[in-house]
Amino acid sequence: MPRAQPYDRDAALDAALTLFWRKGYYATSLKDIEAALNMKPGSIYAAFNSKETLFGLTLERYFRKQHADFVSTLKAAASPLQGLADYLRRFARLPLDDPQRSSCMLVKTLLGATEQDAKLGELAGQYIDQMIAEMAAAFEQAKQLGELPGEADAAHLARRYQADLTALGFEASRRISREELAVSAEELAQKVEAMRVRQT
Amino acid sequence: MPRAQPYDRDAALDAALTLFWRKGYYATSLKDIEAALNMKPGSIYAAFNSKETLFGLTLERYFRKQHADFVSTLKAAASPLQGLADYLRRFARLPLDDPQRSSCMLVKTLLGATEQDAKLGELAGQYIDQMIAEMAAAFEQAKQLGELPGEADAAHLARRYQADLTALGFEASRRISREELAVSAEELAQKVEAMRVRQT
DNA sequence: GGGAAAATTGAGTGATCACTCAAATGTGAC
DNA sequence: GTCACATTTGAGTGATCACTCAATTTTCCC
Repeated sequence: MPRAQPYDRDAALDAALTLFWRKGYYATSLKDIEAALNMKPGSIYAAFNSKETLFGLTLERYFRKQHADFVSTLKAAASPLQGLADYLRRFARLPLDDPQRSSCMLVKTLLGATEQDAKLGELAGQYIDQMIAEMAAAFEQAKQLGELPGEADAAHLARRYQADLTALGFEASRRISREELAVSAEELAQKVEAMRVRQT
Repeated sequence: MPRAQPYDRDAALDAALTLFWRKGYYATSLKDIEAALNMKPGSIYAAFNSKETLFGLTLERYFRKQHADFVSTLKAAASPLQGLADYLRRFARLPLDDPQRSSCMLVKTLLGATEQDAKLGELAGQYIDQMIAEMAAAFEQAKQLGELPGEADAAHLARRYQADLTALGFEASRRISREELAVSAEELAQKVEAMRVRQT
């Protein structure tokens, strides 16, 4: 009776991503995964090596999406600083039931990781560092375009920007209204825009 | 052979607090708890009703400590705004191996809670709301003392302050140096102080 | 000191955990 | 058409999960 239809790896990973994002690594059981991917244990272990490997793949997937999203927002903006501000404002426009409102998966993973099973936490940390590096590159570019003063510390600004983003994501995960979230996002966005050197 | 010595409830709860704070609810097993509290399962269930109840008690304990800490910092300060700024700066002075550096337990619990087992998340959320209410009271007091302009929105300022604190705690949980953390804390503290209305 | 109450003990409960593998079946080369 | 291979299947693995309880020992009142 076996061999129903070959699984769709992309769809499976998307389903696993949604599941892990919602429930986290530890609270997600193989039963949950079987149901979400519509796969039996054997298939799951043939396709991915273990629960941990599968989680790692979904984490990478999540990172790629976030990263691509950030990069494209920056590219679409008139300037680096404008792009950084726009990216913050986008948060406020997310619908209340959007999965993004359940806080950044990287942050959840980092905070949820224990020291004896440190691999996942370290992985999440590395991805966050890559995001920070991308943000630092944007601030650096702003410097070279004369948007920021030459003495600005791009690395520090990037760390603070990422921290603000984390805090905003945390606010979003609470039960606050869209208006309140929009106000917070607007404040942070204006803080970024206020860094701009008045030119001529 | 039973009846070694009666357990010390305060010491047991402190040990449980440290354990749950580090590992989180799901990743902590009863075996871990038995070892940390030096109690056998029967005693644990006689003293506390369940793992969940025990976690609830430790969460309350954590909240009480944080709350008392916040209130005493405010009382020791020359003014409400000064106290709020001081509380932020204290973060930077924490040693690298302090348990406080492993991020706020309330935040970790809230982010780690799943929707089907929502009780713990809601509890953490309520405690966070109480902290925010305490912060709002401080901003309100600052208004009435003329430290803040009359049109200031204490509730909003409190939410933003709490978000900043969360972001700072997240930065602290990463591998950043004490100096970097101090710079971030100083920035946030000065942001609070900058709200002060210049009087005469 | 004697006896009832209180409290700890730790082996053991069924359930669930992540995971395995022999069997069954679809797939593609020839 | 046939056969070798790749892949799915799902019952079943031992381990560990949160939790229970009869037995045992200490405490404390008299």
